[in-house]
Amino acid sequence: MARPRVPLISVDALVTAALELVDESGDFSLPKLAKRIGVSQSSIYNHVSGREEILELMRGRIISESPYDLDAADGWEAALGSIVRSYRDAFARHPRLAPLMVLQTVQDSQVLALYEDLAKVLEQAGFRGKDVVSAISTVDSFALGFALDLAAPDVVWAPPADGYPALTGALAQGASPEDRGGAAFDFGLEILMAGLRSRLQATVR
Amino acid sequence: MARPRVPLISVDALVTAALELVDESGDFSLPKLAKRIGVSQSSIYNHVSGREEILELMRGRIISESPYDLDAADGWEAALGSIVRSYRDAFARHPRLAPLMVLQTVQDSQVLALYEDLAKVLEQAGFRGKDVVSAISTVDSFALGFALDLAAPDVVWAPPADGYPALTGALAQGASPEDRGGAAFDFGLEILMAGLRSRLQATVR
DNA sequence: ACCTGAACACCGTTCAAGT
DNA sequence: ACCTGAACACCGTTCAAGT
Repeated sequence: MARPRVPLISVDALVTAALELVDESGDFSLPKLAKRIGVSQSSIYNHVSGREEILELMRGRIISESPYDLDAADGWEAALGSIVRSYRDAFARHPRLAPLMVLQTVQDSQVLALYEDLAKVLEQAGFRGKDVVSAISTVDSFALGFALDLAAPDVVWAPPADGYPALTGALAQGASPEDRGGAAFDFGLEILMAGLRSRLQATVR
Repeated sequence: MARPRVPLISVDALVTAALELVDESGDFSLPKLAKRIGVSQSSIYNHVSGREEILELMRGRIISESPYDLDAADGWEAALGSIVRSYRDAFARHPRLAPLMVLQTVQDSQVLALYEDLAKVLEQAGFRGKDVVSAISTVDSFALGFALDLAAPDVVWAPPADGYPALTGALAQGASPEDRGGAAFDFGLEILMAGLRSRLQATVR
């Protein structure tokens, strides 16, 4: 076969298949991707510049599959909450993707739009100057860190039975690994909000 | 050459060389590691179980190179601050290591000891039951997220010149990328502390 | 116990050749 | 424009063979 009348590959199909592979195994490779689509490895390069672009396309896909509605949000706290929750939900649906995103610069326009909204909301909240970037970094660190937690819910800390009594005790107190992630996220978001609120009161006054 | 009278490889030398490679290039491979030590690739397996163990040993190395002193800390806030700062400093010295740690479960005893201290400090602060794990997760997400930020200080968000005015404006307000990381960390740590403090007041009362 | 070299099963990317 | 197969330069890990 050479050039078919209708293309065998589409970028969308590529991203879908790659995401399936990541969901199933935590990784993907071009040979496996090609096999899943039923196409040769090298033909992928007719649609995409390489592995990195596929990764970035996956980020855009999951972010756009988890939209947020700022119009429905009343006040900066609700708006910030809905952005961070949507980000978390995106990775909650594809937890094994988060570790792969870490080496990659954000280029996807959907994701940049999310950060743009974040900047607007924080300015609306009252942050000014350098504090805006600092606040974005803080929110971002929090959200990324939690997305990564989701990737390894039951193995983040695996202390041996002896030693580490405080850590072992704390883990025993918690709910199941899945619930733990959810509870910790809500807890963390509350901490984050309270912290930002208190910072605003300190500087505005 | 076969078995030399004195071993050509030590685990310490392995970790040192691997860390140098990561610092220089952001990654390491067994062939390159072997070449740097002047030894054959396969002989590495006489000292270490494989690539994963080397990664875990690197984590232990940098954590132990950035100690914290809890005795000097007065109160839970100072103690928490010194743990989180030491964690951050460890990765600040080897920023390109952080992304590689992300796929890996924590097994190193030095690092588990750090989490054990974290659990103790949070209990000392007044957190109880499930909240202890949630608080650890929150602190951990924050610290990990910032460590990752350090790995790509000037390229985290690279918005094109047009569009994204709020994001672009915020980035322009900030200091240089390096200072930005530092300022954002201090800002974030303050937010984190304030949030935890406010949560304690809400539950204790 | 500790090293070597060869071998194996993987990678990502390029490129000439086909239609 | 879009596909194929071969080729290249890499990986991590195993294993028989040496001392």
